[in-house]
Amino acid sequence: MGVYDELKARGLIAQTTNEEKIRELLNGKEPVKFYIGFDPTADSLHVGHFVQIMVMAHMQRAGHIPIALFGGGTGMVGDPSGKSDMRKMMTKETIDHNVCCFQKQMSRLIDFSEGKAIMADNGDWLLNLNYIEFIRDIGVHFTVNRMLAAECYKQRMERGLSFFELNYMLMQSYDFLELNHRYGCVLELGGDDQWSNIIGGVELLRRKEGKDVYGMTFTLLTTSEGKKMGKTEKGAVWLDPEKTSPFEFYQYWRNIADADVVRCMKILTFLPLEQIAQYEKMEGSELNKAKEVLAFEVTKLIHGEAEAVKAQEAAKALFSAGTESAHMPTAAVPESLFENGSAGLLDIMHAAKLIPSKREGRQLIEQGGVTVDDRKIEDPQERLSLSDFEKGYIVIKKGKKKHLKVLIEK
RNA sequence: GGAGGAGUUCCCGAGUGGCCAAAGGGGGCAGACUGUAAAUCUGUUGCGUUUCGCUUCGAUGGUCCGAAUCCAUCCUCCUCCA
Repeated sequence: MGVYDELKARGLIAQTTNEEKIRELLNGKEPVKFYIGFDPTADSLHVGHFVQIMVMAHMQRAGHIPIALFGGGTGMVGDPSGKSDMRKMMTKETIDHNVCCFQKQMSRLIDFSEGKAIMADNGDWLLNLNYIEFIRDIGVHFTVNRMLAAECYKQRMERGLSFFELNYMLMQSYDFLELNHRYGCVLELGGDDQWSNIIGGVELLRRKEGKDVYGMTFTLLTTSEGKKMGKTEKGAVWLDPEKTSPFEFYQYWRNIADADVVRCMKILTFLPLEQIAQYEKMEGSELNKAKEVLAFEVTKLIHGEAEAVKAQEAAKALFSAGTESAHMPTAAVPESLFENGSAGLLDIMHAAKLIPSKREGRQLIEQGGVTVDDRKIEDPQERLSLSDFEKGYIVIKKGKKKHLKVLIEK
């Protein structure tokens, strides 16, 4: 199966500028240079970016050459597409730092060795543009009427779209032109929210140079209810293990809704489609198997097999065998918490960052949500003594899913 | 530049002198039910040494026994006109 058909079968493709032509191009033997842009809005990639990276990886495996374009220049402006408010402006230093983090994370899945892939930073050509030249060369090819009609600005038409941000589309279009000149890039990919910006580039190249280039977007990763995926109470699900631990990451996928499992498998793993077809037939509680596979595979891709195994074992131990604690998340509390050999449980939980405030902890206990070493706690005044730590640690459960091994730090 | 309007707890949004730590919804957390799912129901959702105390309603001052609510100044945002 050609890579185009593969992507299509996995349900990744949302829109294309010219389906026939793109299929021919991608399924063919000739390496195609294509690009995807990443704006450095945080110091780690998150699940939303993951889809793009998977596509890059699929394409690379098929012999094509990805250009990962980092938005050192566009990041200075911020993409207004689909946003209801303007983004905070970032400083040059932050952007540089973020770009650096992105590169590291991406290298896990994309082979950036010589000739296999290219990294570029649009700051190289955007930051020193001459305003007059730019609007004469590029600006003439855009009409404001068309731009304003774009779907992605709809929300902003109500709340206000600054001229500053309106320029984003020109900049991204210009990127395509520049990458075409520098590397012979002929295809731009992106999330479906990028459609307007992508067409901008395709049209620019056609108008300005009469070149035929193409654009394609992928489905955004949303839940069956249409909400953006990868959000939790703490914010995004990050790919950086410091920000989202491999265990939490694994659990995120393990707890996914029934309706989303198979789709995520197709999009976020390299499992062959034939194999995924088996899971598609599953129903009811049987789907838990599929969820385990999904969680394991995705964690493996991002954090490596060793971490995935650890996370999986931790999860299994936790939910089936009780308090087996070998792989459990751990926190240490200072010994100074203990006065005359005992300390309040709430203080311990607070120190271990299991609860944001003691007030909340008290409520939690009153509602029966806290367990220490399998003993349900009923009294918010509960105190633990050093002898409770005889085996070296205790296991505190907050609710059913959050388990924490607590040690004493001397 | 002119006229008007708005800023409330994580978000939306009610509250126009004491009964306001502040309605309602969303989201979060916990409990029940389950399959570590979804849906549903219940409780909870500023902080603390918790029948009480402390801090909060854009900012700073002021009036008052008492202010999210009144006054002054400032900051930010929006709408209409130019």
